[in-house]
Amino acid sequence: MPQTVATWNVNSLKVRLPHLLDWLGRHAVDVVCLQETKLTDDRFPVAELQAAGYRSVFAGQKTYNGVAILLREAGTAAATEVQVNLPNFADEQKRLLAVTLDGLRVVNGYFPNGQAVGSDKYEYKLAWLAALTDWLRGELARHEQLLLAGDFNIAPEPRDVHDPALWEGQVLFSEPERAAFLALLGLGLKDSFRLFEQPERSYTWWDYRNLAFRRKMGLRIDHILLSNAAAARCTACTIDVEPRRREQPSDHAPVIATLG
DNA sequence: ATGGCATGACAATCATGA
Repeated sequence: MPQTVATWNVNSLKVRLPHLLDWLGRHAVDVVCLQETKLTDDRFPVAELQAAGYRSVFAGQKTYNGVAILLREAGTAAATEVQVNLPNFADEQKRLLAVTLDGLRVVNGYFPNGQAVGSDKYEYKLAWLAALTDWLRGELARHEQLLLAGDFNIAPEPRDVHDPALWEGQVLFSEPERAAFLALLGLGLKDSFRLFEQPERSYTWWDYRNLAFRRKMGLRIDHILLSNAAAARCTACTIDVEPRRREQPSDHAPVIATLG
């Protein structure tokens, strides 16, 4: 069973492939959940990742969205029970990919952004979240060891937001979105990051504008949730901000969970 | 109040993100 699992919204795998390959060379994580690959499947960089020691499972589309799961050859069994998108939610957008790895169910999601509270895209986000929650209930019944990773586009608590007063009621931090996050926890999932002491102002996303990263003006919206059995094995969860400091970075940083 | 910045499709701006 895999020991380390990461999630990273790369905001275009084409642009970020050099960063990703460099990062994989330094971290050797067993499983990497990617979001916003923005690539059709025929353009996925299978060979480059294979050369780096990773097999790829992916579901993409042109321009937007797209998810992938990378599996380190040396650290993981073959993927079984591959699921693309939610079976209970008809959707053209490629936002969900799940695989089973030697008994661990890995669910990778690129949750809708929601654009603005009250918009059509916000309603779509809440409907997608409701469908995800319904589907996960069954998945958890079938898989004691389960992990839900990805870009949730939800900051669950005030401490996950650089300026909670400014963000109150805004998309990514609105009450219905936070309630949907709590409903996921209510299924029997734990936020792996909060299982441990963490630095103040820990975030996973910073706006490209206004020097937001340097000014620590971020949000913690990328998460790794664990079933109780998986949480019992979890020994660490960290955010790696190093890639965000580089030239031409993704606006998201990777999150890494370690399972004992 | 608006745009700031980044990416992709497309060929000058525009949709989208968060």
